[in-house]
Amino acid sequence: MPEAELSTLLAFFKALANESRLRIIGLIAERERSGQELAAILDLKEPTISHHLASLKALDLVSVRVDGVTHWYGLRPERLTELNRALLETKTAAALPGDDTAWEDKIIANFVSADGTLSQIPASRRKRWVILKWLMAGFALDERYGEPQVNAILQRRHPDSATLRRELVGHRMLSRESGVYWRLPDDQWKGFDNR
Amino acid sequence: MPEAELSTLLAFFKALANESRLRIIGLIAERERSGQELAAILDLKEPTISHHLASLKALDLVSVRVDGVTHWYGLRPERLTELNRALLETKTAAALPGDDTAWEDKIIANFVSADGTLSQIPASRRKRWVILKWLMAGFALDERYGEPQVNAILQRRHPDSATLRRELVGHRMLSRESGVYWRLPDDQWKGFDNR
DNA sequence: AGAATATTTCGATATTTATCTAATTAGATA
DNA sequence: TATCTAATTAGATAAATATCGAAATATTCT
Repeated sequence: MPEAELSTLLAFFKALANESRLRIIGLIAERERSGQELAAILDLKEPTISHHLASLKALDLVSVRVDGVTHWYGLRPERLTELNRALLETKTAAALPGDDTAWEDKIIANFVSADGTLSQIPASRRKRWVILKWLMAGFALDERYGEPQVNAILQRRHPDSATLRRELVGHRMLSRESGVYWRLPDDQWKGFDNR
Repeated sequence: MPEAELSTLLAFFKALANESRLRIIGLIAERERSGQELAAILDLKEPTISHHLASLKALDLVSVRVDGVTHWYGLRPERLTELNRALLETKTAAALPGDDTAWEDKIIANFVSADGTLSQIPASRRKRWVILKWLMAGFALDERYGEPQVNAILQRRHPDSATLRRELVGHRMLSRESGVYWRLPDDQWKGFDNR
């Protein structure tokens, strides 16, 4: 859901999420009504009606026709049509691309201290997966590493390099053959289903 | 707007009138999400997410798939379709018939005391019109009244029968010819535009 | 000009509700 | 069985808002 539309939708829903305002809409949809009339029918005081009408007017949901000292309020049904359209769009194309990284950033922020070391290795599978992905930044593509090199790189982040190394291999981020390690292509694990 | 649908619509709007819930909907519309994930992305604690999901679940807006200890929440877009439909109906056929009398009853209750007399004659045109209509209940159709009779009937309601009598004639509810009064047909004034 | 009427604005209050922490439940794993 | 993780429930607090009375504004009527 595009950011711009979220606040618009939210404003609409907030305006409609009130019984008094919903009833007002029903009444002025039927025909024009005065504030007095609405107050009497809904059993509310005039200032309250005025307050509600102000919210609805802010969204252009009502029209006002002034006749002498009386204001006649009517519904702008076309505004509801627009709301319908926006709602439909939300439903069909509700994609909010790119926001996934926010979650991962959050995890990383939670587990990585200010000095760049891991405060702990996440126990939860999904969180651990995020951290392992983050650790892979220390390894270049098309580079060969000996086990001592791998341990050195990982120890910059956490003393238990052996566990991390095993995890990376287990998640098919690093590969190993006869004592030599190398980074596997991103597409094997970057977008991997973390469930 | 039919009474039954009002509460349903209201419940929907209330559920959607919150930024966190709206964002949750956007996220689970994209793909299934766990509570942990939602909490991290939205920067909210898990109980808060749980609270919001409960509101959405109450309206059948979300599906839950349990996998081990993790719950995966998804959107039921068909529920939004139904909301769309309801909204559309509200817009097109927003008629709420019969509720007008509520307003008039209110006016009458305000001006008529427990003993059936008028506490005062409304100064506002529209309210006065309501009271005059109410006064006409004292006059039969196809009956002729002399001025003393008219005054007697009106004095049951208010001492100033002369004013009331003149008003009734002025509003074409009563007619008068050479000292004789009679009730005019309802359709001349019952639904008369009271503006 | 002065009185009456409908509406709006202002300030106060009470209700609703979003959010949190702490505690509980339930499944998975060791 | 004991521990861990994810989710929920319960209770408390803080923020948002629905409503009201009083006062201000604008317009009509006398």
